[in-house]
Amino acid sequence: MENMGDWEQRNLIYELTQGRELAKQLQLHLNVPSSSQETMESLLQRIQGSYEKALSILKWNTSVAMEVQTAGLATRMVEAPLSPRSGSPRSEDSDRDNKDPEMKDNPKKRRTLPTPRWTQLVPVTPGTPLEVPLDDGFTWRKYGQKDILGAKHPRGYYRCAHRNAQGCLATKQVQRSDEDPLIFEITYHGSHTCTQAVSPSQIPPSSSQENQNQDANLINQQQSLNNLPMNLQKELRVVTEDLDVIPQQQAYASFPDFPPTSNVTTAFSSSMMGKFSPSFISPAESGTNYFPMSATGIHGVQENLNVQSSGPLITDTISAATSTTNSLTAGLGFPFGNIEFEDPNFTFNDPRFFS
DNA sequence: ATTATTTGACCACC
DNA sequence: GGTGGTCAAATAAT
Repeated sequence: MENMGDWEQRNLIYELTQGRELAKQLQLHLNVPSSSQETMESLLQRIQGSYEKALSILKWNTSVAMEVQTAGLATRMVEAPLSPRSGSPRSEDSDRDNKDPEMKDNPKKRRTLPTPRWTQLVPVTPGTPLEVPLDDGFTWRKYGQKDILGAKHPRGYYRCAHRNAQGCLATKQVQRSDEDPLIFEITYHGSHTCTQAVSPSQIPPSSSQENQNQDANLINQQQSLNNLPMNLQKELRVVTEDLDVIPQQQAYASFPDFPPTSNVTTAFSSSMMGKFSPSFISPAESGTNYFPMSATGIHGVQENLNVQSSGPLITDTISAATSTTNSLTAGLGFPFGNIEFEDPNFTFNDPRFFS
């Protein structure tokens, strides 16, 4: 839509800049004998990811919709297909609340991007322990569940656990796929503005052992996440194929379908952050990404993604996240931090937005 | 006691 | 009136 908007442009610049910075890091590692192969490969992948994303942005701007150029499951644009609107932000709420009366009267003002919205299909991989839900690095709180017409499974509604404390308006909806019960469609609305949205790289060194582990998790997570959409597509099929074996209960004990819920529920989810998604998908639209993930690790993609450590680490991360661990940050490379708020991530509850 | 989840009710939109 | 999204009281978990 329209030409390269400010947001896209900044995103593009960010990606390119990041690619450059990562390349520098890689160079440094090359000079350090002790650097692990793994680390360098990760860097390399991130670099590639940045360029991929940059290209995606460019492609997006040249062709209207970003179509999936990658084989198989792709990252595909879906014209805001999901729930067109929402109900009611009667109170403070909500991400997409563009229904400010003023908005209606002045559709003009609305030319700005709607709340970022994108969907990920998150398969579950085998061997997932019962109460180890997926974690996307954010802490979520479930606030509702609804049976959806035509859907076999109910849809769960989650909001950022920091909504009250930090006014973070990010929400997500989780729904088990009809066709493949082992796939969850996770739709994110809005971007995190809470501290968890901070990119791992911005996290100050942590002191505790625990935190260090988490940092490691995050880094790995970030790395994998940054690359996932682009690099993973091919692998996904493999991953999904493996899925049919596992009892779903094991995958998501906390999912709506499974009453025996644990407090872990909120943490369940996919692995892609909202922040970063817009990098390859216009935030103005919604997109769908297919994402393999499992609580025990993304076995299916490990080798290819070079995120081996994600397995165990993610598990740790999850347990941490489950119990309201705030130290988890997973901004996953969201580009512009606060700057972003001006644009796509920006939610519509900021007065500045309408004036 | 505190915090998170469940679930029916409520609301806005179509 | 039907539907999807959210609220909030009740309940469960820790």
